[in-house]
Amino acid sequence: MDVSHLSLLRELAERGSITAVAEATHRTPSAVSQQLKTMQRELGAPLVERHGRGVRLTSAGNTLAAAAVDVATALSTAQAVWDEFRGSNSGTVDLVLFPSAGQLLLPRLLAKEDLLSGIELRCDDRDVRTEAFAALTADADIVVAHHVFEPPPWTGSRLTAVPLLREPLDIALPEDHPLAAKTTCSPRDVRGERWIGVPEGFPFDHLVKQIGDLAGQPVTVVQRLRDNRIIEALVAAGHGISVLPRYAQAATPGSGVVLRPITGLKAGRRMVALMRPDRAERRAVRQVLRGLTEAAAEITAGDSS
Amino acid sequence: MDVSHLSLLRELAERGSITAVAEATHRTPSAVSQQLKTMQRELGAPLVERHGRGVRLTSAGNTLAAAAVDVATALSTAQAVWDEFRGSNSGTVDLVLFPSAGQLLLPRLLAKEDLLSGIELRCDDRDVRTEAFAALTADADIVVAHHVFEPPPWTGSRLTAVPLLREPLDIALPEDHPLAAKTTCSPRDVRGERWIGVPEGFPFDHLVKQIGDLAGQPVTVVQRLRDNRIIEALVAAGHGISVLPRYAQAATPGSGVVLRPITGLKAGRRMVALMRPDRAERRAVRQVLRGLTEAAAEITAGDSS
DNA sequence: CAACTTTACGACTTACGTAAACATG
DNA sequence: CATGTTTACGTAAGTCGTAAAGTTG
Repeated sequence: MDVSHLSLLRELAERGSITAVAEATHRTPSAVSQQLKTMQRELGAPLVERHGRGVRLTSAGNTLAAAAVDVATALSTAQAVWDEFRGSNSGTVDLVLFPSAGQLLLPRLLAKEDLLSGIELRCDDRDVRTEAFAALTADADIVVAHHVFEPPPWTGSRLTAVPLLREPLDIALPEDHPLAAKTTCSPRDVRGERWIGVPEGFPFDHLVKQIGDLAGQPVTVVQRLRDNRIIEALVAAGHGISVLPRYAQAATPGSGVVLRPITGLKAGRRMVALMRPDRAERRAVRQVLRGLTEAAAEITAGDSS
Repeated sequence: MDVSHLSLLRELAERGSITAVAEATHRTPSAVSQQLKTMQRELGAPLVERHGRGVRLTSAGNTLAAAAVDVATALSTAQAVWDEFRGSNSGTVDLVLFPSAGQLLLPRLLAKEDLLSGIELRCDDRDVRTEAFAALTADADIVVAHHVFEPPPWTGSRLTAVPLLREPLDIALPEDHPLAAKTTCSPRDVRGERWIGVPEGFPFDHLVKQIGDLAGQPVTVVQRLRDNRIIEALVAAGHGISVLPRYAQAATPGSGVVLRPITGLKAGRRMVALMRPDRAERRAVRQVLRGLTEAAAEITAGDSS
């Protein structure tokens, strides 16, 4: 039972093709194919089978791939024990965040220089549908994801998930909007409004629909955009109202947009750090993760809505 | 972090010398020494240091060696998952028992041919001091050990210990001894008797001392022997009385020896299967272990003293 | 000097890349 | 025919054993 073979099988299970595994491991498809072959010869049973133009794992292969995760995790723990012993951080950490998490968390994270000393932190921002976050863990060490509804789609996917914070979602209005005079907004208040939404499947999308359901009338979404800055500009210009996260929005005063808490439903999103279990064991990853949780705590400190 | 290096370090931690590791892994000391060197070069810190004629682990080495156990265990689990999937047993199982455990358990174990099919079971019997059982796990897959007092000396040694059975220890008397007329024996009853004991440190030794303590008079041990058959013969011939395990002795009727339960103290020994945690994961090992627990259950069935 | 470890060096094994052939929608 | 996988073959790296040289009680 060879470890490099096991990790190969695991990568294949997660990435689905030999070519993808080869790219991820900086090798040629030829090398991967050969190793798979010797592995099957040693084990005495087929692990992959051809399927269309590519391959897929047999049930035997999937079974072994699951066990391979535990081996990789134990190995990562050993490395972490070693790094802990030496007090040194090993290598780089790839961190992926969705944009407003980056806006909120990154400045505070990067300020913790003592935590990050010796770590090369490579950040990337990605705005994807909720169910697409899990796949990002294949290449990134930490993926900061968010979800509005329970359970999040990565439950049961054998990923390590560390909760960071819950952020209230408010109704965003132009500051001259009649409703801006009120302190809160109910779904009924916003009946008939034109909405600036997000693409289907993005976290806030279903929440806007739910507001329509509670008001007894489907919402009218006139635009669908990802970037909150654009949404904010459209709302300020009176093209519609929207749902925006409270903390991220509070960071941009003078925008011409005001936020009003939604009554009648629990509107909030949760930010979570997602990791492959073996990567979660790395000392450097744990350091960055700790920085993220501390940053999150700083944001929620003094807010309790 | 290379797995073969980790397992090497672990072996060194458990066996104490490069030569011993080389023998256990069927290599030359040269090869082991070279691998240790490259390992330290890769990790960037010394793991072993010279100590007298041999070597010993640094604290860094010991730390890593502990983590290596978990890696080995995860790997064994993966192998077990695979064997389970294929329904086949992989390779051989080395089983070491102390003599009366062999006498009691082995016939019943070997009768379970369905459990053992495909497994090459190599048995060995060893009669050692209680604290020496743990060391036998370095070479055997399963070590059936026994102990009279709590806690057993292998607690805290990171070994997997599976309890098998508790066997009462009785006073062994010649059948024509005056005390044989009674149904039980108290420590006071046997005051002044001559004893056939076991070598110092062997499981029953301390128990005999304790009987003397309770009677208020040190016991006189006239002979110290390991083999219960010899002790039995000496007791039958009137050279003294002794302590013998009930189930093992019940298997040899017509010996001229009778057993009487001891009153006034809990006299019993516990048989335990000891294993390195990684070996305990192997499917074949688990099969044999299951056979042992079943055999033990058969022995205690219908006895409740 | 005996027990143990380390170094130098050559033989063997093995994983990889290149390049070409092989499948398949 | 584009995408993805496999095979043939030469190369480079690494592990091991032999033999000899260090170390230490």
